[in-house]
Amino acid sequence: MNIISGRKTSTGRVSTSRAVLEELAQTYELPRLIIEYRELDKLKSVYTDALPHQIAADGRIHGQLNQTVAATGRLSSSDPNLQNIPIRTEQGRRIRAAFVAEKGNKLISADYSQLELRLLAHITRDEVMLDAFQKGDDIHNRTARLVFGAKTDEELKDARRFAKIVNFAIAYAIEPWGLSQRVGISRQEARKVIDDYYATYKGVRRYMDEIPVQAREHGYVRSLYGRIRPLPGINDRNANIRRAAEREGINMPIQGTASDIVKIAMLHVDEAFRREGLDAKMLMQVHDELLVECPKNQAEKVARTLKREMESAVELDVPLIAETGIGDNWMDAKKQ
DNA sequence: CCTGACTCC
DNA sequence: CATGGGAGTCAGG
Repeated sequence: MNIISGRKTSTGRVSTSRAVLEELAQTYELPRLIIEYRELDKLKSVYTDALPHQIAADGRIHGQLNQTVAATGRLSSSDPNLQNIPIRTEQGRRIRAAFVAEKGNKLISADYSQLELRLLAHITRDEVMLDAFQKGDDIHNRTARLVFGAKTDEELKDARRFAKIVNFAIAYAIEPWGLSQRVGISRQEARKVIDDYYATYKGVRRYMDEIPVQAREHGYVRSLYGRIRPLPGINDRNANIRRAAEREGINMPIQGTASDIVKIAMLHVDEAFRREGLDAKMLMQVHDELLVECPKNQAEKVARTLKREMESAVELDVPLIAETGIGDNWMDAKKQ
């Protein structure tokens, strides 16, 4: 029996990636233990060991937010990176809970609900997706019904998880191989899922076809508010480089417009805090989330201001929704 | 200094 | 031949 997966890294070595170990874990015990060890090792080295050394004399961590790093217009965060604080696992969440408000203060987290999928609907003008968001429907349930034919509540519950992955993946031009890897189905099944998806969301398919054409013509793509991303590889003689540039071109208007909107919202939020005499400070931006600190007695009002300014930052063919939470630490501020 | 792995959106 | 996009940090070589 072949114990070692045949998959190789770019340097020709045997891969021990999470995906490979997951597959081996179905047959052997050791790979599962290695996965668990790596998870804890990562949390310890990157966060538990390193972050305390970054605390300044005022008891706070003052990282950098970089404006000219990401090609799409997103901010990036470094020294330390505060945009990748754990949240997915229980032990990870304990690290996030270590970010606390000053005594007498609260943390308010506000994040856009499905910002990029809403922008996919707006930018592609896909009628079915626009209709879902305009009616306030759950987009993943709609995909579960229309693409996977889920009817009963039971079917819907199962199909929604799958639909959610598919909504995000196909929106950025994943290929059958990638989808099959991601959700553990065959390439043939993945191909059918993608075909069915495009048959439902015809506007999305049209966008996927049109973007590469205009990218080849101009050599760049733009976000809704004019941010330009050059795509030097779009006419390369190497097809792999060309296809990579096409996917970057498909993704940029979505991700780039999201980053435009969050930046506009940040300006409006700052102005509103001033106007309303609120003693609130923006601490962090995490792509679709703003983290704010303010005195306890202003927290409810700050949360309402955040929500209002984020939702009205721009006017689109779909509503923008922001959800807020208040807590003594970053974890609790997000949970509510 | 690069690679692979892992964290986040 | 490679196979959704965007980042930063770490250990190990």
